[in-house]
Amino acid sequence: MSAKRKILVTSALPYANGQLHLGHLMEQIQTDIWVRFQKSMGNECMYVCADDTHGTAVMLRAEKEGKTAEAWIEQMNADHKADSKGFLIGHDNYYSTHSPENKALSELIYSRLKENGHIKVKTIRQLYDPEKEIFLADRFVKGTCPKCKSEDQYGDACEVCSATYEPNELINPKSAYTGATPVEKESEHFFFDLPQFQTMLQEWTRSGTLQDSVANKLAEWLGSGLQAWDISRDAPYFGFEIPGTTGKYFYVWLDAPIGYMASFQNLCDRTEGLEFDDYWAKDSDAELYHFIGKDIINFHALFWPATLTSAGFKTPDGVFAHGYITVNGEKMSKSRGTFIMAKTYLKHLNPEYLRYYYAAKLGSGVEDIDLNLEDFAQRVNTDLVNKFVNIASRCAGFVKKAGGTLSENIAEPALLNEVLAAKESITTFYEKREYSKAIREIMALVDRANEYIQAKAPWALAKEEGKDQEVLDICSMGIHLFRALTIYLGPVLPALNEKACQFLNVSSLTLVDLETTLTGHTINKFKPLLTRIEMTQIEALLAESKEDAVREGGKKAPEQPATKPNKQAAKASSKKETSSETIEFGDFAKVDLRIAKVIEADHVDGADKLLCLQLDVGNNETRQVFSGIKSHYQPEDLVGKNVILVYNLAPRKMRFGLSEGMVLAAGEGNDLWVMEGSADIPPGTKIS
RNA sequence: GGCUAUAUAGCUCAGUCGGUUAGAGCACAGCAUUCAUAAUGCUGGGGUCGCUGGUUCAAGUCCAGCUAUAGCCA
Repeated sequence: MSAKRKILVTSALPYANGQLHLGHLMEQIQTDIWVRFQKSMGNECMYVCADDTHGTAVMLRAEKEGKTAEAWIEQMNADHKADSKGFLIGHDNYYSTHSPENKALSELIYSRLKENGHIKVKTIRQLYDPEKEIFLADRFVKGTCPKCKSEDQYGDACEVCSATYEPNELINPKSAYTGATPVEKESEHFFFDLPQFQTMLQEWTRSGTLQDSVANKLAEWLGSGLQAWDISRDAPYFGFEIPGTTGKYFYVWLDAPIGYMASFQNLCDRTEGLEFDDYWAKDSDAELYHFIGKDIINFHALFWPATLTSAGFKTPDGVFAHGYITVNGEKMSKSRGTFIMAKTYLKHLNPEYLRYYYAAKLGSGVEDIDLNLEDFAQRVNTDLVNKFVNIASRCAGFVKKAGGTLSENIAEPALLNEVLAAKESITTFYEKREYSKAIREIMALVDRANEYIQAKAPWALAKEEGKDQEVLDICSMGIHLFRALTIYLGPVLPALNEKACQFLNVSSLTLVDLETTLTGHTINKFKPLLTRIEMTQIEALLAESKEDAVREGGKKAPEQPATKPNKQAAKASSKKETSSETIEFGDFAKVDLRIAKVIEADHVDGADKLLCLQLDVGNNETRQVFSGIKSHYQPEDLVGKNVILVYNLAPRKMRFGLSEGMVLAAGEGNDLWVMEGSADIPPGTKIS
């Protein structure tokens, strides 16, 4: 393995209809650590990525924002790039699937599939929205479930009884765009003839390219027989038109993975000596790896290798799937503030904290990993600041006093050798993507270093006559250990690695540099390399994420599926309800509930929890209400919204003024939502 | 509904081919120390290994069923 390997690595292309969040970042960080590790080992390793820009969702999102699709994806691209950079992701190229290179490659690949007899044409019947003149994907048809009669279900499956069906089986189907009743319409579609690759895929999926559990999963489809893959969509569609057709476009999932090639092509075109064919030719000896989420395995482990095979390119040497991220043990939640955007995180915390924490938990498997925020703060502070950086911090002062030059002696060769000998297993762990095991081993060595310094107690020797050399020897030893450990952590903590270069007065700290030791080397003044996380920073991050969610909430994309969390919520609330006493209708009728429009909202001087709302309640009447929602809403979040008011609640005199009614909200404690009425209901309308 | 994972200390996770008394880090408690960003070192308490049954001389580990969680069903 002494020869330089040539490696091309990708992470999944973020979709251009939203901002990057901590989930995207986990994948990019996982990939980046692996790439930086390869580079540190001296291999030639390229990391390319891009935005996935095509498809109906992007088209509609742009429309909603009042922009052209091109303008919208350009903005997203800039945002995504900035976020990745903020997390120290070292993309060699970050491109776009809406590029001339991708168009050319998609057309080339399609033409080869066609020549090879792998494209079939079939006429299919599909639901169509006659008002918007667009074919409707399953998710864009809603109606009543044919099995359990639950209303408002998507066209592919019922979320209540989990039945699956075709959209035209729905009772009373409606288009999600316009509410129009869809009609069935015929259309010619192009299919990639996947069944022809049955044998090829059976071998490929078992050839060591996939994790075992992933290969097992795919064996299901392979065993039950593959189906042809629909690769075309009808206009209107944002994408590439299929050559030789009018109004037929490549399905976004056809050109998305080709975007890996396009991004690399673009990099080659402006990099001396980098040749596309060296990496993608069928007989290339370069290695190709894709890091992806477990949700898109079939696109990367079935369609993609089959497509590449037909088109005469090399297939990936590895497709590495990872799990999802949860925060505090639960799915990221907008209302809890745990749906954290990359840019919001960066406003409050150092990216290397997250890189380290992810590394400390990531293995090679597809299990989800949890970001427990308290554990995160403790772990990062203890491991990195208290233990690791501390090694340099506690030795640097003594070295400086002795003149700033490290000793010519190595005080404890056995210990240094032990740390250097760990290179083999640590690099093996990195190579196998067992980062958590690598970190565990590195931290054990960090402990060894602190134990050593503690046992030698140079501060005590420094007070004795004639022990100066011994003190320098011990502390130089500490610096040697620190240097090796910094190198081991380099793929995870690139910015710290750079700062350490400055401190140690060296040009690089890579795994290759581990072959030398800095005896007799002059180092620079030590400056703190990393500060601790304060819980207040995390609280601020959560608070801002909550605001992000409220802001986003107003213009949420229509296709956001409301799935299991809602089911859970429904379960929980029904439990609570059954424990309440029943009331008679007359009791309920006593409560006069009305729609009220918030015309003004203000903070209340001297009140911790209250906001003062001025409400339009119809008939030119205005009511003032104090509401204890300050910790969850900003005044500007509420203005213009229709809320629900208890109109006949007896007015109550408060220290700050008279409160004339009460605004309804759901939840309590940390989770609270003001109940809203649809914006088109006139203020004053009674609710019954 | 079918399938794939996961379930071990308060928290986050290891646990190989079944093999002695189930481990680590964090958190917590006590002691030592004061070079270091209030950092470090030593010692300690803390577990019905999700539940039920089975195979075995022996089960956290293998098998079956169940429960919970996450995901997939193109």
